Order: sequence, then structure tokens, then C-alpha cells
Amino acid sequence: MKQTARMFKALADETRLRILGLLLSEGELCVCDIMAALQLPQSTTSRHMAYLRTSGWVDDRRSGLWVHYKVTAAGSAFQQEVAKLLGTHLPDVAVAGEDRKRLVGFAAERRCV
Amino acid sequence: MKQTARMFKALADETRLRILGLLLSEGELCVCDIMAALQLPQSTTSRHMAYLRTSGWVDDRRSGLWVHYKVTAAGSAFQQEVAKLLGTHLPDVAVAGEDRKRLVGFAAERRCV
DNA sequence: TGACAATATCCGCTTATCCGGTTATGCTTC
DNA sequence: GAAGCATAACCGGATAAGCGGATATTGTCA
Repeated sequence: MKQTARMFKALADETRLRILGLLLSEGELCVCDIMAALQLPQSTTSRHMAYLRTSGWVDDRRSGLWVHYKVTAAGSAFQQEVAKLLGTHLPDVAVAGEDRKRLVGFAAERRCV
Repeated sequence: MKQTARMFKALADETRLRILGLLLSEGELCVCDIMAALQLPQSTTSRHMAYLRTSGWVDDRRSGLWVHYKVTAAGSAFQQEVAKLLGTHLPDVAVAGEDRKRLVGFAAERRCV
């Protein structure tokens, strides 16, 4: 039960929901993408990514300087069901659309591989 | 998005998850049932019920001295999907079984209608 | 109306969480 | 191996959330 609460704690913050929504609709993104899309300072972004990582929502992959994150596929069956629901719901929220728009705008100057 | 975060905030606490689990498996319960099943002081129980009520997870029904709570059927489609998932997952958690057992034990001295 | 029972709210306290600036780490390139 | 960039960890302050005892509210029944 503690574990379940921890899992939902990660979803109980608007910023982390926006990040998960973006990852669910776009697939894998690097930290700089997320900073640009959500317009967050680096330290804030990194802290939320660490929270999502340690609570088992995302996996990271290092590639040179850049760290890429994606929603994990290794969670419990329950968690995967929740992720599926989030994937159908979050992209419909208005803020998520704006985040995606900013991400596209950033793609031009994007340097991470 | 804010609304979604608020909805998950209600799920980000172990006690509230236990309460919801109990309501999902048992249907309607009064506050004294929940106090007995979870072995919580009255003020703590009431505060969590208020939280669940104002965050739109439960409906209350007053009957004389007693207030009965049940999981609402009036939420958004998304919320109802989440509730369905909770209903299949929460009862499997060990603590939930103990809560149900204590509830049965309390039934004898139970006076609320 | 007065005593009592069930629930809600208030209060003071402790702990958790969020934030952004600053500093540290780790990788790459020259 | 030094410089530079992307990311992570740390820090201190502000806000929010949890807790349970005390008190208030609301309903019941004699």
C-alpha cells in the first residue's frame, strides 16, 4: 500500500504530470527537451526527473552528454494500466498541447542525439 | 492538469488508499466502520473523509447521527476508469485484507443504520 | 429543553515537499 | 589535462500536509 501511495505521489504534482504526458505522447526525450517544452529551470527539471526515476515511472538512458528519459515498460501490471489511462487522458489537457507546441519550436535548435 | 493533480493527490496517502479500497470492496460504510477497520482516531478519520469528499472521490449520505460514505459514481470518465483499476488492485494488498477482517469483527457491536 | 452520541472543525506541532540558486559530477573535445 | 557543456546533487527558505487531542456542531430521544 505504501508502494501504491508512492506511485500516486509522483502523479500528485502538476509539473510531473506534464512531463509524463509529454513522454507518453512523444516517446523518448532528453532533459533539454523537457526544459524547453515546459519552460522550467534546469534544477527544477532535474529534480522532477529524479523523482519520477526513483518512484519507478521513467527509465533513463545516457548517450554522451545527454540523458534521455522514457516512461518505463517494466512496472507492475497495475502501474502499466495506470500509464495507459494517463496516455489517453493527459494529451487532451490544454497545457499539454502548449507543451508539445513549444517542443516542436525547440526542435530546430535541438542538439542532443 | 491542476484538477488531475488534485485527483491524484487524494490517492497519494496510504490511509486514504486504505479507505478507498475498503469502500470499493464493501460498498457504503459509515465513519465508525472506517475508524474501527483502520483503527484510526476519529479526528483523523473525519479529516481524510473530508479530503476525499472535497476532492470528488466519495459521496456522503446523512442518516440520523451517522454519515455514510461511498465512492462516487459522478466523476469524470477518466476518474471512473481510475476507480475501476483501484477496485481491482487495492483489495489484493495485504493491509486491505486486515482492514476487512477488522471490519467484520466490528460488525457485531456496530450500531449505525 | 437537556443530556448524550456521531461527526466535523480547530489548534499546535512535526514532517514532507516544492522551489530556484549554487555547486558538484561526468562526458567530450581539443 | 584543461575547458566547456549537460545534468545531478545540495542547500536554505517557504508552503503544504499529516497527526491527534480539544472543542464545536448537529441530530436523537427522553
